[in-house]
Amino acid sequence: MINRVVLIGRLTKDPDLRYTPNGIPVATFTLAVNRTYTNQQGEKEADFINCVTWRKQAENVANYLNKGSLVGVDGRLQTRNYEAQDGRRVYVTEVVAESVQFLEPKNSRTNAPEKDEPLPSDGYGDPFGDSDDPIDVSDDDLPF
Amino acid sequence: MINRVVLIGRLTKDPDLRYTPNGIPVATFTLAVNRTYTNQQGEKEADFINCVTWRKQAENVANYLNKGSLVGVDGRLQTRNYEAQDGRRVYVTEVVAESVQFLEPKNSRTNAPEKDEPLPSDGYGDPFGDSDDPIDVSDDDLPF
Amino acid sequence: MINRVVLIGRLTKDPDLRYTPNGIPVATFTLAVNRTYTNQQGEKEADFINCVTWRKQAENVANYLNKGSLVGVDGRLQTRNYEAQDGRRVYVTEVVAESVQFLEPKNSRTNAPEKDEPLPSDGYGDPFGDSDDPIDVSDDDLPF
Amino acid sequence: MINRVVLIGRLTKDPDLRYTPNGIPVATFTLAVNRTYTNQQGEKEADFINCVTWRKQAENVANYLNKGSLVGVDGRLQTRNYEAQDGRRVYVTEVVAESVQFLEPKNSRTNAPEKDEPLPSDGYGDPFGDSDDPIDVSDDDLPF
DNA sequence: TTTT
DNA sequence: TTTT
Repeated sequence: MINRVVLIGRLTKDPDLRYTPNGIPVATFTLAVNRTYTNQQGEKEADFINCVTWRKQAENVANYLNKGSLVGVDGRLQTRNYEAQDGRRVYVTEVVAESVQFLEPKNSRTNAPEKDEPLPSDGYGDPFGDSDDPIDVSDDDLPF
Repeated sequence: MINRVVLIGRLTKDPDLRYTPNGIPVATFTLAVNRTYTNQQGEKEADFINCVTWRKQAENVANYLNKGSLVGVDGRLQTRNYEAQDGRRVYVTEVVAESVQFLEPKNSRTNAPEKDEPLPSDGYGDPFGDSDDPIDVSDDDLPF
Repeated sequence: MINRVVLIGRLTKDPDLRYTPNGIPVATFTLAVNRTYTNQQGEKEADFINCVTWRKQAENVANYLNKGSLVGVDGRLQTRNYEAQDGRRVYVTEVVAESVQFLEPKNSRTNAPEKDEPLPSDGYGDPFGDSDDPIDVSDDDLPF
Repeated sequence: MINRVVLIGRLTKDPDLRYTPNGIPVATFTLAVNRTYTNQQGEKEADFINCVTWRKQAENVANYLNKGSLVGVDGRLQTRNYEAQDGRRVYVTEVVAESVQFLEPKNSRTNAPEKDEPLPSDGYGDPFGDSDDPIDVSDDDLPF
C-alpha cells in the first residue's frame, strides 16, 4: 500500500551509527522540520521526526552530516514497539529514509569514533534513546 | 519547510470524534498500511499510523468511515508531547490529515452518538488512548 | 535529488502494454485525477496524467486494470523529448510509476491480445499517441 | 483525489513573473532535478520540470530566486492545453507549486524590471515559451 | 484523445 | 490497542 513521506529539515544532533549483529550499518537521526504557520504564543514551531536509514546510506549519513545539517528525506512511515526496562510497551513511529539528500556544501564531520560502537547482540535497541534497550528486531526484519 | 505524508490504508476501528472547548471538531483514527515486502516469519506486515483531522473533514470522517474503510490521506507529520497520569512525558508522532479521500462506495455509518462526547475542558486529551488525559493543547494550537 | 509523485485516479482507457527490443515489458496509461476545487464554469475538473511502468508491474497493470479502474500510484516525474514525423521536437512530462496499487476488487480484464504487439525495433515510440513514432530510447535508458 | 508532487532541484533560469488581467501575480520557472541513477552513456541525467506559482509566493519567487537557485517544491500536477499559432493543440503537464522552500542563503536578485510586463489581456499565455500565445485561461480558473 |  |  502507498506509504510515502518527504521531509526537509535539520539534524537536531549528530547522527548515530550502529551495526546489527550481522554487520549491517544503521544510522538514526532526528530532523527538526520547521512549521510554516506560527502559533499565537510563538512556541512549539517545529516537528521533531525520528529517522532511520540503512547500509551505504547509513554510512554516508554518519560520515557527512552533523548537528544542524540541512537534508531532504524521501522514505516511508514505520511503526514498531518494544518492551522498556520497566515492562511497559513503547510504541514508536519513525521514518525509514530510503534516500537522504544533503542540501549543504560538503562539510565532512570530524571523526567521532565513539559513535561506531556495535549494537547489543539481540537487536538495534532504542535507536533514539540514550539507553540500550534490546528489542526484538533481527536482521530478518531489515526493510530492504 | 517541506513536510508531506501520503498514505493509503484501512481504519483499524471506527474513528473517534471529539470537540475542542471552542467547539471545533477533531477526528482521530488509526490506519493500517500494509507493507509491500514480507518478512521471513510473515509477521508484523503492516504499519499502524495515527491520524488527526479537523473541522468539516473531521465530521465527514466520523459520518462516513468505520472500521475497515479504505482511505487515502494527504497530510503532514506532527510531533507533540504531553504529561501522562504517572508524570512521564509521552511523545507522539502522528499525521495531520489535510485531505482524506474515501476509496470505497459510500457505506454510511449507523449513528454512534456516544462518540460525540465533548473533550475535557483543558485540551483534546490523548486522542488515541482510552483514557482522557488532558494535555496542553488549546484552540490556539489548531494547525489551520 | 528528491522527485516524488503520489496520485489516486482512474484509467481513462485500457492500459497499453508493449515490449522493448530486449523484451522488457512497458505499460502506459493515463490517469484522470479529479480536482478537489471546482471552477465557476464547472468545466475542466480533472487532470489527465500520463504514466509509465516497467517489467512485472507493467504486466500486472495490463492484466488487471482497464478503463475506469481506480488506482494509487507512487513514482517520480520524468521528462523526455523526441522528434515527431514532421521534424518538430515534442516534450513529454510523465510519471514513472514505481508502484501501482489496485484500489478495487479484482476484475480481471477480458483479454485484448491486439494490445500485446511488440514495439518498433528502435525504441518504445510515443507511448501515449496513436502513432508509432520511433524515439531515441533504448534498453540502456531503462530507469531501473 | 490525491495529487501530490514534491521536488528538490535548481532553477534552469531566472523565474518569469507576469500578472493576470485582474492583477494576480503568476511566476513560472523550470526545475532541473538530477536523477539518482546514471545511464550508461552518462547522458540525460536530469528531469526538467515546469512549475507555476501564484500570488505572494509568485512575488517571493521572483524577488529571491534566480538561475541556479536550489529549492524544494510541494505542490500538485496539473494538465492544460491550448491552441498554438499554427492551430495545433498543445498539451502541457506542469507542477502547481503550493509551497516553495528556498534552500540557500538569501541572495536577493538585482531587479529585472523587464520581467514584470503584464500578461496579454486574454490569459496568461504559454508561460514556458518565448511567445505570448494567448490561451483560454481567465481569473476564474485560478487554482486557489 | 480522457475517468466515476 | 490493530485493517482486508
